[in-house]
Formats: sequence, C-alpha cells, structure tokens
Amino acid sequence: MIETFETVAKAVVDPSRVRILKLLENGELCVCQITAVLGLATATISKHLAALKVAGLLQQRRDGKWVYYRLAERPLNAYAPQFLALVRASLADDPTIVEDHRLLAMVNEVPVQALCDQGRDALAIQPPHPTESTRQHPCPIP
Amino acid sequence: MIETFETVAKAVVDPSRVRILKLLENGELCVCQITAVLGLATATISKHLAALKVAGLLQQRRDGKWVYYRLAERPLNAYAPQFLALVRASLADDPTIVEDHRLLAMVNEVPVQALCDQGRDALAIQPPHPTESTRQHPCPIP
DNA sequence: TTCTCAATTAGCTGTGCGGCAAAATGATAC
DNA sequence: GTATCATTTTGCCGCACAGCTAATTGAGAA
Repeated sequence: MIETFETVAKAVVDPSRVRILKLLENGELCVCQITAVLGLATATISKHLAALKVAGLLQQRRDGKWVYYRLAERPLNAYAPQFLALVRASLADDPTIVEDHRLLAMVNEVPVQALCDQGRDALAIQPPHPTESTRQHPCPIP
Repeated sequence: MIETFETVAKAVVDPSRVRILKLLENGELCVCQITAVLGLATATISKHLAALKVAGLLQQRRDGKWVYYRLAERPLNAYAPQFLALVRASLADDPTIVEDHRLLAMVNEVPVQALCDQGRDALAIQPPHPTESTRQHPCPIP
C-alpha cells in the first residue's frame, strides 16, 4: 500500500527519471537513444529504467540487440496511472525538458546504430534544422 | 520549474510526510497532536512540517503557544494542488493511514494541553470508545 | 560454436536526508 | 523584567541512492 505509493513517488523525485518519462511521452525509445539525450552513463540510464519499470511506470520490449522502453499503457499498480498523468500535465515548458525534446528531435534523425556506435557525437554532424540556439554567431569572438 | 516540481515530489516521497498530509485532510492540527499520532520526536515532526510548508503544501497559524498546520487551500506553487489531489485520492485504506486516523480520533478527545504535557500517554487513559483492537482480553495471560 | 556488442549488474564513492538529543528561539504567563 | 514551555534549529549518525567504471550477461552474427 503505502510502500507501493512510496516506490512510485520515489521514481518521480529524481530529475533524470522525470526527464526520461517526459521523453517517452512521444513514444518508445531505445536505451542508447535515451542515453544520448540525457548525456549520462549507460549504466546510470539502465538503472533508472529498471527503477521506473519496477514502479510500474514503464514497459520493455526487445528488438534485435536493442531494448525499447515505453510508458506503461496498462495500470501495473494502483498509483502509476495517476503519477503518469501528473507528470504528463507538468513541466512541458521547463527549459531542461524543452532542450531534451530538441535533442530528441535530432536523435530521431539518426539511425539507432549510429547512436550506439558514436553516442552523442552522432548528433554533431546533424544540423539540418538550425534553430536560434544552435545557429552559429556570424562573427565568433576568438 | 523542474526544481520546484522536485521539491514538491520530494515532500510526497517520505511516508511520515504522507501520513501528516493524510491527517491534515480532516482539518488543521497542532504540532503536538501530529507528534502524538505519528509517534516520532517533536524535532523530526517539526522538520517534516517545515519541508511540507516550503513545498507549498501546508500553511501555518499560531494560536497562543501552539502552532497549527493545515493543507494549503490556495496554490502556493504550480504543482502543490496536483500533488495534494493525488494524495487525497490515495491510501485511504492503507493500514498505517487507518491506524493513524484511529489515533487521531483519540487525540481529538484530549485537550491539546494534555498532549503537550504527557504526549502519547495522554491517550492511554482515554478508552471511551473501545474498538476490537483496543478492547482488553477478558483473561490476560501473565 | 565463438565473437560482437547493447544492455545489465556489481562494486565503489560522495552526497542527501530521516531519525534523535540537545541547544536556541520566541510567545505567553507571572 | 524573569520564567515557562511549545516549537524550531543545530549537530550528529547511519542509511539510501545517483553517479561512475569495470565486469557480466545474453541475443544476434559469423
């Protein structure tokens, strides 16, 4: 009861886990995709994903050598849906979340294989949609 | 943004703080009343109350030498109302919460002054509404 | 079978925090 | 003014956990 509630609540306390949940609102993602966006060690991401899964917030699917995670669409415990709804209704305009989604858009332009090989570097050669924040200053100061 | 969210979420992670929130759903309570129900050190309760207040979940009122806390009825930050609603909709049948409410009923039978003087012992001499769990066994085994 | 490699697990370190006792605070009573 | 006393703050201890690197796992490729 209260232990289950605590487990789910704990999953939502950590900023990294909230960022993962917000990313997955757009659909399932491979572990290396999440890793590329968050910029943390693969082991750390994996541990977070395990915690979110235990809390009943995520589900898992294997495809070849990659593992995809998605938001749990079926209530795996009494509190998961309510917390998911709360997160979904929150933080859409948070700077970190916005930046994560921008990186996610870039990640989606790259084949998963490239991400697994090069990690975040796979994004560096992918500026086809320049935005205000990524656009180079015309006269960079040395 | 996400820091505020984290602060409120953190307040809901700890079981003791959830128990306090559930107690206050019935109306405001004095610090020593909460202490008597939870059975923790006064300093610990005070720290929890401060955290809940900082998170925008509680408000404070002084009456004589006692301080009363109540659920924040006006949104003090963007996420407090949603978390309060989630807690309110949860754990009504949790054993710990049920027991807390039973103790709260006993606490309400005792003047606040008695609680401050004797703490939880003030409840021992107050069995006017015997329940299954408090009723004495007719032939106590020595 | 053996090799490869994405993902997980194990082991470690530093930090955050819940619990308590003791000291400080501050409003009320005298 | 001083004393009392509910509450808060401080200082400390032990534990839980986020992060990392290194080792292990296990599914697909050869």
